[in-house]
This record gives sequence, structure tokens and C-alpha cells, in this order.
Amino acid sequence: MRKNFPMSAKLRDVAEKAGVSVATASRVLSGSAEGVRPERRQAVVAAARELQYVPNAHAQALARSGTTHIGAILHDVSDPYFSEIVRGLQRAAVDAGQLVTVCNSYRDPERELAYVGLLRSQRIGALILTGSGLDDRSYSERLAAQINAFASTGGRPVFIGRHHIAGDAVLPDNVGGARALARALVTMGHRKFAAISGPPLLTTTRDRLDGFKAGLAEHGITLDPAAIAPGDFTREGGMAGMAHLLDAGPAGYGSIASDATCVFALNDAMALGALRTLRDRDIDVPGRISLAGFDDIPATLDTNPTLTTVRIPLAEMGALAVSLALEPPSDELRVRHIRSEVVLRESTAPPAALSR
Amino acid sequence: MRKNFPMSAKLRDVAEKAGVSVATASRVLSGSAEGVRPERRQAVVAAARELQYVPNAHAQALARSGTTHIGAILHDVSDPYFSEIVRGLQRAAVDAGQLVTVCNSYRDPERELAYVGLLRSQRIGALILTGSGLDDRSYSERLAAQINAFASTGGRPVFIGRHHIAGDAVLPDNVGGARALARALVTMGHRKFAAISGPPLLTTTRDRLDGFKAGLAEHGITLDPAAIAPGDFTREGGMAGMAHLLDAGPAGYGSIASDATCVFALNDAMALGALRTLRDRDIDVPGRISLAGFDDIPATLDTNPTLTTVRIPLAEMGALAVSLALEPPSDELRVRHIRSEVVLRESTAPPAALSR
DNA sequence: CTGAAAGCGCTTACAG
DNA sequence: CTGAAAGCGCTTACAG
Repeated sequence: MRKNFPMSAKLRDVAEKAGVSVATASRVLSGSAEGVRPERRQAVVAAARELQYVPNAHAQALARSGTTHIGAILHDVSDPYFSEIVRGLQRAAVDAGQLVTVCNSYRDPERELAYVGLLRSQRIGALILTGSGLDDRSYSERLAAQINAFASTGGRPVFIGRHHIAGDAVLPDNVGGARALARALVTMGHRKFAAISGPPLLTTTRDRLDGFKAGLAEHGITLDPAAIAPGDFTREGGMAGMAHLLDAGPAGYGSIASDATCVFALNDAMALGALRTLRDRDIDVPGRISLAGFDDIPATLDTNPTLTTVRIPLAEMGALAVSLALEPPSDELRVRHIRSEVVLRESTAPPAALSR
Repeated sequence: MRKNFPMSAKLRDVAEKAGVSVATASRVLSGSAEGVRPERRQAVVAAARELQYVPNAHAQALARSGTTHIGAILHDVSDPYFSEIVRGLQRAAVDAGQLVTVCNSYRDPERELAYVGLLRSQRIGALILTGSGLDDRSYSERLAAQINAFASTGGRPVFIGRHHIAGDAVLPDNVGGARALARALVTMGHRKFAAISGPPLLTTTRDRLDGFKAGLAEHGITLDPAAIAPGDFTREGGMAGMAHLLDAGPAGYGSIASDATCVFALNDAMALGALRTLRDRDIDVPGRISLAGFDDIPATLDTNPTLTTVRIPLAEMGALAVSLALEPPSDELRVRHIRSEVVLRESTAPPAALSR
């Protein structure tokens, strides 16, 4: 590509114009040495400006064997959960003088693996793998092989979210957050629950569901498996999940609306969808049914009612991952546990039976 | 960086292991030639896999003088407007086998300029400048100089949004959309309007405001300058803008609430903020005041009431920009005009005086 | 303080 | 079909 175009000015052009050697030009332009006579320095700077010189980063990367590029692989930048993480990641990366290449895997393991290879070939210094791990043996092993190869050549992989692979990681407290949420809802007076789940193999799904069940169990409450609708962490999934609960419902009850008083959607995107379905059917939230999500994405403040959720500091997690990746490597695994926090808003209230 | 680490396998290693020359190894691995004897081909492939060989993209870029990388500079990926554009951009880029590096300028001209340089040095093949232009002479000239330098070496710049710089562009119809919105609102019965504006120098702000005024003017209605609150295209700006309108209001009226029946927030993010302020003050929307935004970001469906807005196909714009950038260069300027469309939802209704 | 030269890891005419 | 060699545009010991 770009075959028959005038090439952009190169270091040699600058050096010639300034009447110095390329070595000297390189020294002043990449600042690696301050020991250049002021007059020459200025000549070089002037020549570079005049020629609109921009160094060829590839040549630099090759000569230095290293880049100032970070790679990030995540589900989808336009998903608010990830876009918040990316925000923090970008901020921290820029502060450290790093550029970041963002790749959307759409939760496709093959695509993720392919991106790891692509980013490795870019000789990125660090790779942030954002998003849930997968309870899949073969996938984990293949990913681990790639990641280890990357790390063995000095690359710095960092995971955000629980994976079945040893490595530096930033781990949100999905279990603890969901447990705390369950406790809060029980304290509020709820006894019968339903849930809208996430993709079955994601560790995030499992952790949040396990945590929630554990919180209920503390009060002797169990979550009827029939009251767990399948979901996929999207708004549409939340709509469908809620419809599933309302229409099919736990066997014998006809509909959860006549039974459960509170629904836990495993993430906010689905909670937004669930809220939409409830509203379309004129089911009052929280009057007739309470609804809670997880993540605390910005949109939770714009719904009416505002959404009860579990806050995890997404942007901070992104920034933290970058700083982990940029710290000098160490022999021991670095894992940062991120506290989550229940945020009670308008979508949850004591069940009608109590408030009557 | 990565100094005392075992280097990753290089082509020479693969070639040795396979018992062929690096030329041959290169040919089979980069597929540039199918004319390699099957047995050797297989040996090379096997060796590459065994060594976990990943080509060094920098060496390739240098040897080929070209990359498969696209750069994009935009305000902020976590802003839903841009995150939608990025989604489309990513999709189209990946389909074309391109990686994309996303840079957040935060609307800082200096930062934007710096990124253009950085991306040029990465020898990206195309650069997508996303976001509004700026009515600023000095900025436009400096940016134009950089862009022209990029283009003159075969780079493909594409603008999304109106800039004061000649170049291929994807242009949403801000003027027409705002005009159509004004018409629709007048048809609905509104006669007195207020607005929450955007950053003053952005062409987007100007276009939307001009279009809106033009639409009102068709019906002999003028927008009182005092009824235009300053804003900044953020949710917080929308909250403040609405508060400004409610508290200060046009001189002589005390508050727009007692005068205007409809508020136009120049983008959806601000409309969300405005809605929040109205709700906090128990002002019914659309009962007492109608509210409209612009962009049709996904969140407009999750508010209650849902938000009237002007839809511009953000993801498609991103994809279109990529395809413009990837088309073979041409001598004439390519400009794609993107139609916008008024979407009436629950936040607008005939003014109370009419419906009474 | 400065320059000539080797080397970073590939690709690609050019011969054979 | 295959290999030796030049070249992509830098950086950086190594001499001076």
C-alpha cells in the first residue's frame, strides 16, 4: 500500500538539511542524549519542523525492540460496562505515554485468540484482557499458551475479571457484591426472588449467581431454579428474560409476578431491558415488583425509577490494570481485589404485602 | 524495554528449524507466494507453530512500507455518541482486516494535534477524525497542515462531521434534522421554545442551533437569545442548563417554565441531564414541559418518558468513514451526506394549553 | 561532542 | 521453485 507516493521525510533528510549525521539527528530528535552542541541541535529541530518530519514508529520499534503501545481485548467498546473500563484504561495509558489499541472480541473465543496473536505481532508491551473468563477447558488452555508465550518474551498480560489462568489480575468482587445485595433485599422484606442470568459459561455469571444464592441462604431462602431466566447480559436479553419470567414463570405459579416480589438481573444492561418490559406491561416498579441490577453503569441514573444495583468502579479497574501492567515485572502474582458496593435506589422497595 | 528477555522466535528460527531459507519461510508464512513445494510449506508451518512464531509487525511494516492499522481520534470513547460511532468503525475495520487505534482528544485541540502526529508516526494507513469541527482559524490551519502532510504521503484522512478543512467526509445533517425537529414541534402546537446549547465553537452546535431557528422561522417564531442556556454536550451540562432556564429564565418571565412549553437540548446527553433536573423538581414531562434531544443514543429508550430526538445513524457513519478511507484514492473530494430523522417519543406532547 | 557502521526482523526483486 | 542479498528507517554501542 501507499506505493507510488512521495515518502514522508525521513531522518536522513532531516540530517542532510541540518548538515549533521543521522546519528546526531536521532539523538536530538529522540532526546536520548542531551550532549549535542546547541547550534546543531537547533538546526536539526528546525529542519525537522520544516520537513514536517515524523519519526517512523516501526523503525523505532524495530531498532529499540519495544513499543509504547498497549493492547486491550474486550467484548465490545459500545457496551457501557466496557466503555467505562476503557475510559479508565485510556486515561492511565495516556498518562504513561502509551497508545492503546482496542479490540472487540464479541465474546468469541476464536476472535479473542486471534487478537492476542495480532497484538503480539504488534509487539505491544502490555495486554489487558477485559471481561469475564470462560468455564471452558480447551479455551482456557489455548489462551494460557498464548498468554504465556507473550509473557515469556517480556510482555505484560493483565486480566480484568476472573479467568482460569494464572496471571496479574484486577478482580471485582462479584461474589461479595451479589451476596451483599441479597442481604439488603432480604432485609428490605423480600422472601421470594427471581433472577435473570447471564451467559452460562462466564465466570461472572457464576460468581454473581453463587453470591446471590449464598446471601439468600444466610436467611434460609433458596432461589428456585425455575425462577432463573436465561439471559445474555444485553438489554434485549433482559427484556426476553423478564418476559420469560412473567409468562412461563416457575412451574405451578403461572407467573413470577404472582409469587416473587423481587428480580435480580445479573447486570444493569439486562435490568434496563427488564424495566422496559415491566413498563410495557404496566407492572409497577417497585410497587408490584422490585428490580436490581449489577455494575452501576451511568444509565442507571436516568431510568425512572432509578435502578438499584451493585457498584463496581469500572474506570478505576481499567486504570489499575494499566498501572499493574506498567509496573516493573515481579515474580509473584499481583492480584488486586476490587470492592463492590450495594447502591439502593428507587427500583427496590419493601414488598407490597409489607407496605400495605 | 523488554531488554533481558528471551526474544520471541523470529523468522530465521523458523527457517532453520524447517531447513529452508528465510525467503521461503517468509513466502509461506505471509502467503505472498503459493509457489512453494508442499513438503517445505508444511515444514515451515509446523516449525512456526512449534515455536509459537508471531511475525514482527514492525519489521513487516518497515519492509512493506505500509500497515493495516487505522487511527481514530475522537472526543471520548465512553461518550455514547462516540462509542456508537466507534462500534461501526470497528466493525468495518475488522471486516477489512484492519486494526484500529482509538485516541481520546477530550476536545482539546492540542491533544488532537499531538495524536495526529503520533498516529502518523505509526504509519497508519487511514485516519478518521470524528467529532465536530471548530470555528477557530488557527486551529483549523494547523490541523489542515498536519492532515495535508499525512495525505501527501498517501495517508487517507476522513472527517466525520463538518470541519473547515477540505477532505473526504461523512456529514450528518445537523441543520436539516434540527429544522425538521422544529417543524414537528410547532406542528404539535408549541409556540414558545427554549434551548440548551453546546460548546460555542463547535460546528455541530452552530448547525443544530441554526437549523432549529430556521425551522421556527418558517412559522414566524423566533428563539429568544435569553432562552438559550449554555451547555457542553454532557449530562451534567444538561442538568445545569435546565436549572439555568428554570431559575434565571428569560428576563421578565422569571422562569421559562411559566413561558416556554418546549425545550430543545442540542444533544441527548444533555437532554438526559435536563430530564433529571425536571424530575428532581417534580416538573412533569411532557405534561408541563416538552423536551427533545438530538442523536438518538441508546439511552433515549430507557428514560421515562422516552426521549424525542433526532436520529443520526452513528454506527453507520463510522462504518462509512472506514469504507471511504479504504476505497482507492480519488482526485475529487468524497462527501457522504447522512440523512437525519425526527423520532417523536413520549417526552414531547402538545402544550398543556392546547390539551386542556 | 560526533560520525560510521552494525543491527533490529522482515520482504522482495533478482538470479539461478 | 528457491536462496543470497539489499533495503525498509531508525538506534546505539564503538571509536575517535
